[in-house]
Amino acid sequence: MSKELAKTYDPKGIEDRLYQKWLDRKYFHAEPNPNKKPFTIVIPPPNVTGQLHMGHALDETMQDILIRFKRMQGYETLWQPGTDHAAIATEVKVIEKLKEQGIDKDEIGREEFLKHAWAWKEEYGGKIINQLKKLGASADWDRERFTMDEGCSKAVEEVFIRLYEKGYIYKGSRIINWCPVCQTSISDAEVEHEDQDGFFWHINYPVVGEEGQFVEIATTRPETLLGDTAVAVNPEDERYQHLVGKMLELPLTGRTIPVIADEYVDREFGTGCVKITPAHDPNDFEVGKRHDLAEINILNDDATINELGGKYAGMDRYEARKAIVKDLEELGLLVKVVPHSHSVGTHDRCKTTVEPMIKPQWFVKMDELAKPAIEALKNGSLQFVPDRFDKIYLHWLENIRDWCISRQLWWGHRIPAYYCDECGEVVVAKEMPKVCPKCGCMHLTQDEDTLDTWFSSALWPFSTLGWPEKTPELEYFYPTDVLVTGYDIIFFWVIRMVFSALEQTGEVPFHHVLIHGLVRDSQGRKMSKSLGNGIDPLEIIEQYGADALRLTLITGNAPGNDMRFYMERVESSRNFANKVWNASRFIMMNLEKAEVPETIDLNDLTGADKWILSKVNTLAKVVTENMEKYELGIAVQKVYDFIWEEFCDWYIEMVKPRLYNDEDTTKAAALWTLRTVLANALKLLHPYMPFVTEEIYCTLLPQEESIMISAWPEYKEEWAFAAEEKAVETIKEAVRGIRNVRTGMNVPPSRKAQVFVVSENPEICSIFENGKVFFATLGYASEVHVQADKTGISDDAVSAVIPEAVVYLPLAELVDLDKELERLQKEEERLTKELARVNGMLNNERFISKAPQAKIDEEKAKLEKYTQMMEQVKQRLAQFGH
RNA sequence: GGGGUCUUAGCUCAGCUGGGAGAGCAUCUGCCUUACAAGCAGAGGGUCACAGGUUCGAGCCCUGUAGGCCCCACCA
Repeated sequence: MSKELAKTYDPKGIEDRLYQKWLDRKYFHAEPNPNKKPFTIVIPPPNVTGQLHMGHALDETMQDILIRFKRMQGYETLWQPGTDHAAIATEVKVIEKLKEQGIDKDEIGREEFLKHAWAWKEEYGGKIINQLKKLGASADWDRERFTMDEGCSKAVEEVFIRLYEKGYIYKGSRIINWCPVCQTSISDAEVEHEDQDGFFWHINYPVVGEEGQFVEIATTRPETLLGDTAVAVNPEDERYQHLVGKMLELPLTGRTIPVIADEYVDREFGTGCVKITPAHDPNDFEVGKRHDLAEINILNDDATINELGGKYAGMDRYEARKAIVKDLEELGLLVKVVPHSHSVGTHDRCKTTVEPMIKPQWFVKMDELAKPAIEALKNGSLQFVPDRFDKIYLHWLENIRDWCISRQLWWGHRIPAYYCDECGEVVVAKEMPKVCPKCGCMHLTQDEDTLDTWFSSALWPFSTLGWPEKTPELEYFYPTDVLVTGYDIIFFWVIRMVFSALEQTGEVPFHHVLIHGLVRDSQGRKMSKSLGNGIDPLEIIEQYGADALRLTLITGNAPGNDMRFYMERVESSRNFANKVWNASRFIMMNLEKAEVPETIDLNDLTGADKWILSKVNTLAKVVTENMEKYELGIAVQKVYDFIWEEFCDWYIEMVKPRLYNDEDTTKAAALWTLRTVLANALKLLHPYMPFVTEEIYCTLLPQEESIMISAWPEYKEEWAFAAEEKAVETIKEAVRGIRNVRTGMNVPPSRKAQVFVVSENPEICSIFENGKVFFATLGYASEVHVQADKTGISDDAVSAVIPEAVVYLPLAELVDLDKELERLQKEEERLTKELARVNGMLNNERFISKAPQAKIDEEKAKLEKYTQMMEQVKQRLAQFGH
């Protein structure tokens, strides 16, 4: 066991080695334990198709921090990991891969395709898990789950059947969002609305039997005219009341359609007349229901016009649009075309414009399920952090529409519904019935569709714990404590987990939802493949270490806020790791040379020791409080500041002379304090930077097994030393004062001088005396005299005044007075010349009017700077009597 | 159309329940002081978007204005 540590911290090798150690010792594993309190987080399961990106890195880091924190606090902590089958995303990838091999999905058929898909999952599904491990994620890998594994699939079936039997799941022909490229239905949440520039085509529909009479409608989708079954006007609209009930000639179709009155129509908008296409517009669908209109589907699944489209049949929807507009124009029915920007629904995955269509699909009836989910938030059993997301959650639930859960895909949970081939009876069951319960027919066929991928992830918090079985895990770890996820996924996932859990388990799935924002690039853009601006977290880890990446992602990031990622911050984090490393190295080098007691009488500590002990004590309290509030950024900032400023820049420097002096009776106290404070600081830092802290901790305290199972520091009353804290703050101020004086006089640190401290305060005096040597360490003092009056201090001394003391530095000792005077005079001369030059320029009208502004500003800045310097020089000259 | 959020040092951002204006990076000055130059010591730099209001006191609370970003929404 060597305490030799490298001069700079190199995470390479160390991280993998420590991670393996943790795995080997099963530190991540959790078991129901009646003697401990549980703390549970379920991971937002990454897609099996996934590649770790910065968003994951942030999400997993936050979870790991909370898990490590709670583990150290003594909780039985379960971080439940796993992956999501990601229905459509994976299916698309598998199709692509097969295509490369010249294999067509439809040719090989469902069964064969699924074999390929599973093979794909086996090959690539573990990739992202391994990437999480690189981050240091302390998840219980023994419990890794997959949304399509046996247990989760059982839970899915169970929930589907339960909801069906309760009447909450139904099959119906309703208008749904159809993606013509993916050829599947998608839910409302999967539709992204984007404003697109388009046109408003004003078209005349001739009134039947009234030559020359028209109704002018306006539409953004002229091709849907082929499916019109009415034109609607507002019942209050005087302009059109006489037309209600009359028939119109639907151009290009030979059909006639009625004019109806419906309140849906906004009189102010467009012409006040709306063509009604129940099969291809959600609003028109509703209008159609109210007026019992026919629903004419004019599109094929790939969004080409179907056989009902007459001469347009076979054309793509946009092609048909052109042709129809052209034909209308030729017929003289096209009144005008007005540019018009409107919102178009697109599929969030492939960006294709979705087409509303009427299709038989399965739905979850939402109104009853939404109620308890709303209540859970209102009564506080579910809380968002930050709470501004409450509104978003509530608004969505209060306006929720039924959830279309069937997908025309193969990769996913197949809907457990069976149809009788004879009578069409529907049976929902875990297994295909042998006979039709209605007609006794022996031939049944399972529904071809699979479930929305979010149906299974909605059950994730309890399906992974064994539900519907009453497992010990479910009993102990559920409900989970906190869910950590991005705001972009609240609708898809968080809400659906909440209502699913409340319905199935009667409890909220988690008590807190910690929301984080997006990780953006340095210019604030979303990181995306298409932009090519993504930064690979694995590359950062490779180059700077996982600790540096983790710290970068957490520092300065408030809950719910987006953040920008840039390399300078990673470097800064890496530097901090190195700082911790070197401070520890210094401490361990000194510990090696001396015997340090395990425990110590606190009375043996010096004021400085008590001060830093008190500081780290308070730090533990503050950090804990912030972590409990999920203010991880604030918490780590406090640790950072403490370690770098208080501990390294002040305490270690103060203590050096004691360490270097074997005669010093307080040396042991110093070493004990160094070790104790470092150990505590490392613990507080460990959740954020697990690797470097573990590596140091185990070298610092070889008898300890691991920092990650050590006890979290708690605030101790006996470590609180208010008086010493105050006194050391005074001393720090005095030292700063001395440094300022010296810097102002350009005295190199190597030049030492006597320091006289005059103070009436015995506390200050005693600490100065105790800690006097740290002046020497800093290279600022050769001797420190502490006294109560000014006697014996030469007249040319310069002073630094602080609240309870005055510090004097004899000028003669600091600088060679003659040389200093000479230097100041030369400086004065130079500044005088410069000032004259700059003033001359700035007073020159031609310069002012012709020079570029930047140049002028530059000169002005110089003027200011030189003026200030001149003032300082004059002040100093005054001290010399000039 | 509704809602949210942001506007704080040159850049990126903290600032949680109202009382000190802060960090990192960048800039300038001086230092290779035997833990660390990935460092040390100093310095400069902000009417906290704007206008009102509440308060003994506001970056923080209220109202309004301007600009940016995001989400939701069926205006054909």
